[in-house]
Amino acid sequence: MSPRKAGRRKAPESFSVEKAHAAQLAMSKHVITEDHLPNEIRHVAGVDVTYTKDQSISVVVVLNHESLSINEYKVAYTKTKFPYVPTLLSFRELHPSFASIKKLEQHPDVFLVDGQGIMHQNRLGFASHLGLVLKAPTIGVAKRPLTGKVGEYNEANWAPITDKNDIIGAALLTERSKKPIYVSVGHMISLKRALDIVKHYTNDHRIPKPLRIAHRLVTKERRKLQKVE
DNA sequence: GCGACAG
DNA sequence: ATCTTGTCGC
Repeated sequence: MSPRKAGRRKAPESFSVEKAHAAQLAMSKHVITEDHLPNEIRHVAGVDVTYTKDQSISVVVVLNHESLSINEYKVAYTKTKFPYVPTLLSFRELHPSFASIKKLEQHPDVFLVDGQGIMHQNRLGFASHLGLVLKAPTIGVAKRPLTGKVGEYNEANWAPITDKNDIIGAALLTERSKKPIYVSVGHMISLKRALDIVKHYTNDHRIPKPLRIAHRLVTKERRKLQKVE
């Protein structure tokens, strides 16, 4: 079976959705859902990707955890090699993201990623897949749910999301927004810690600051590119 | 079997 | 996600 048409690129002929799903399930066994990061966080990154006709543009921005100011950011342009297929987002966004991240001069303590972590049918959303590749802590932050059942909201304004008796993430209600954001463990972090970090960057907004900045920069880069095309 | 489905 | 103007709300 071939992936449904999406985006400009076609998946390679040799590609199979079934094999990709099996690979996700195998890789998910290596995901660590406990804290393997410093107690004192200094730098947090945000990663985002945007697309033109046939190019992917990725931005990674690193914020100072204390001051919330931008420490450094990098941009990478790569050729788009894979279409968007629901449940297979990482196959599209991993390479462009990796390209920008490897340009960083510092190693952030944790990466906020635009998409799901283990809140995924095969427990391997983009954030988890990226974490495994980087061997670094990652957190999935999605604007819409992908799978799981939303439970009751608690005092801290988040509701657990479960699937087959597993807590796979949380719907987090922020200050002035009716719509929750969907937070899940990417890699090398606990859900509790992931929520604390996301909340730290969510003051007054729905989307945490590292991702807002990354999205703003990536859009700016795309506009620049499209002007000369 | 059918539909829904992160970005 | 992207293509797009005005417009409603804080």
